Amino acid sequence: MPLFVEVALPVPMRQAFSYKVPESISTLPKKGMRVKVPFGRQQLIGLVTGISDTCNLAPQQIKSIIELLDEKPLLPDSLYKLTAWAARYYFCSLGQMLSQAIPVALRKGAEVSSNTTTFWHLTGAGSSASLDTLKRAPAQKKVMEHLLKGELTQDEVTSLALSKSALKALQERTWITRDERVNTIDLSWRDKLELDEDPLTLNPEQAIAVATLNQQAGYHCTLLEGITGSGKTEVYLALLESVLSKGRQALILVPEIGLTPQTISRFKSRFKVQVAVIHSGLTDNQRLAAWQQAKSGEAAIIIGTRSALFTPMAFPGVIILDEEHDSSFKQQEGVGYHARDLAVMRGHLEDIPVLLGTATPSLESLQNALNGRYKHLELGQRAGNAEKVRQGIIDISNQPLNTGLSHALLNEMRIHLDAGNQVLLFLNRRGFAPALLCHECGHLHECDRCDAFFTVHQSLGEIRCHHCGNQYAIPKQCHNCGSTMLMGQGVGTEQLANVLEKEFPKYPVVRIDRDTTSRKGSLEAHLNAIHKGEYKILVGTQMLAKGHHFPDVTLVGLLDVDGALFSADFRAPERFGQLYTQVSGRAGRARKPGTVLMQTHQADNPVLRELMHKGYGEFARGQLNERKQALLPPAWHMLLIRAEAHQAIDADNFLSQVAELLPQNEESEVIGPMPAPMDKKAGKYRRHLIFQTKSRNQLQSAFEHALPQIESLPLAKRCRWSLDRDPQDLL
DNA sequence: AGCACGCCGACT
DNA sequence: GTCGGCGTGCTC
Repeated sequence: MPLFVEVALPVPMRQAFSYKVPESISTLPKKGMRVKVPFGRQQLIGLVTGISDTCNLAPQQIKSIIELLDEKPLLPDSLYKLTAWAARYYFCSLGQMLSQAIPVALRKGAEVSSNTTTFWHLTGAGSSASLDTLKRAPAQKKVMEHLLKGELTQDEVTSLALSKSALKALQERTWITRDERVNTIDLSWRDKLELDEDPLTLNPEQAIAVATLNQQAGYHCTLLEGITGSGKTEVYLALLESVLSKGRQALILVPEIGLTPQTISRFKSRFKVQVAVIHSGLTDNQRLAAWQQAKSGEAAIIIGTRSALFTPMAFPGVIILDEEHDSSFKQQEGVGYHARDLAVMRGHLEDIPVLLGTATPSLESLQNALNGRYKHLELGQRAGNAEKVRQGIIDISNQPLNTGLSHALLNEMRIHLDAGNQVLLFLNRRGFAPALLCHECGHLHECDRCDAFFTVHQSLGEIRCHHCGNQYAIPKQCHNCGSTMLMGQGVGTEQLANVLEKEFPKYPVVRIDRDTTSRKGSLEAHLNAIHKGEYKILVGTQMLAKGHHFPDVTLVGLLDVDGALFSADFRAPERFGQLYTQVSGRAGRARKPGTVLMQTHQADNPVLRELMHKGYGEFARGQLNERKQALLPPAWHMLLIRAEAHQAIDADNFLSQVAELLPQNEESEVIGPMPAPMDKKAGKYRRHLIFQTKSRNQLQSAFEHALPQIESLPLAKRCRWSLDRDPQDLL
């Protein structure tokens, strides 16, 4: 009887491919095993997703599997289910999703650990041999010297850069030999958990949080909302202690920027267990090794960034996601999955608790906490007695500005700099689509069809509403006061840094943004220089705020508050609130209280006042209400369809045809097509279409229905297009 | 996504 | 005369 398998391949086509299983393959293929298959003119490694004894393709179209690479399925069933769910949710192929979930080394066909290690050691002849005979063979001598001290593993041999030919020569002399030993997996931590340091005493709030968490069994998701300095990590550690002592593993996910040696050592130094750290600096093989330690259960704690979400665990116990609001948990390229959302789904599938921690919850998680889907724990006490920061608003309406800097801010900077402190200035990301704002009276130009702000498209010479697509030419005068001083263009970090160097020639300026830190390690180098006081003025984007503490910074200036609060990006106010809260929680230290100043044209803006006086919690609840009013996520569900073409008209027409295929009614709306806020890039025109529905299921079923038709549109081939479910930003 | 085929511009 | 640009089409 012929046997066929369905294979998911790492190609962006949303289909599985069928292959014959030849007689020569004796093992029965199973779901989740890797196979090497011919695909066009290439050979690819894919995963078996199904087995059947029939196939409805014409026989001559079906090729045979070349090789079966595994004896057992690669992933536990729960992760297999997770990727299948995610592929459906994010409208990508199973193969694409699976290739996110599997270490690169395995995707390239590496052996799943033979579970053996190669050791090199001396033979009897070798240990009694005289090294004098190796005078003319220094490489061999070096090998012998190392091995005289004791045996070495293959990994050690490689890292010592010992010569392969020398090893071979010595092997032929029968002075050395190697053998393979089956790794004994050390799972002793499961029987008896040992601590390396004593836990800190928990304050009452922490103790209550830990007790609540420890009562949970099975799946449960908790939002731990703890202000900066309230000791979330100590709660994580206490939870880890109870999970590990039950012989269960913990997966800890942190933002990209948060995986610092300090964070890791915090978790490493508490328990006498193996910790697998999965970070971007690992080679493919090191990453695979960490993956296997987690899979075998040898590593009790697994810490990593977004992609570590898919690390298998032999004894899953808990998933902790720190700084859950951080946008680096959402993948921006390729399949745009959100590690936070998938972590919750994984917790569900593995029936283990999930803990989301942050000082500034995302509106998504806040909504889930408020409506009872998640348990909500709050830590409001500061562990130490840090001084409260001074906060202030600088009204810049009708004030002379030098590259976005007001006199008031410049004066304040001078005071702090002359006192020997550092000053930190924040700007929004470059290319941010700004609102049209009158510099004289602070009037914001709002769409006459809805209440959203117009966004300025300098290159198109128009203002546009990203809510309804309404558009006009950029007005010459303010609609409120008639002033011609309309602001539409933000200031870049580079420009600002240049001006500051002229303004404060005595104080060195450093700029931290995507451009200056793109090289690996350059962010760390810059941060070190800042800590040593080599720079006095720090100019940067959001990036600078994440998880870094600058004790000598006593003044933080937020320059473009309006650009953040009144942006086409519906998440911009939320992000601003998070940024503001992070910097206010960190500026200065006990002896040097910090000051946070915001420049705005809208000094009386209630949202800003609320954030300042009542804090992030209230602000976020207010934002959540606004999102509900505006039918935006997380209240409604959003799918962004991006299209890019050489001719703008192609992208527009394509998206118009897509719009036709989507339902439009009270519970499902289509916005666009319209130019992307950054509408022209590298000679290509970028257009957006937004599909929104009241419920998750509506979006799923409507788009699943439309997708095959979209794919068969002739224009679909003429432009590059991609789907982004739950988009993080609309840029 | 790759990788080939295929049809037009500046080069040994 | 070719080398090579990237547009279009296909992959069980």
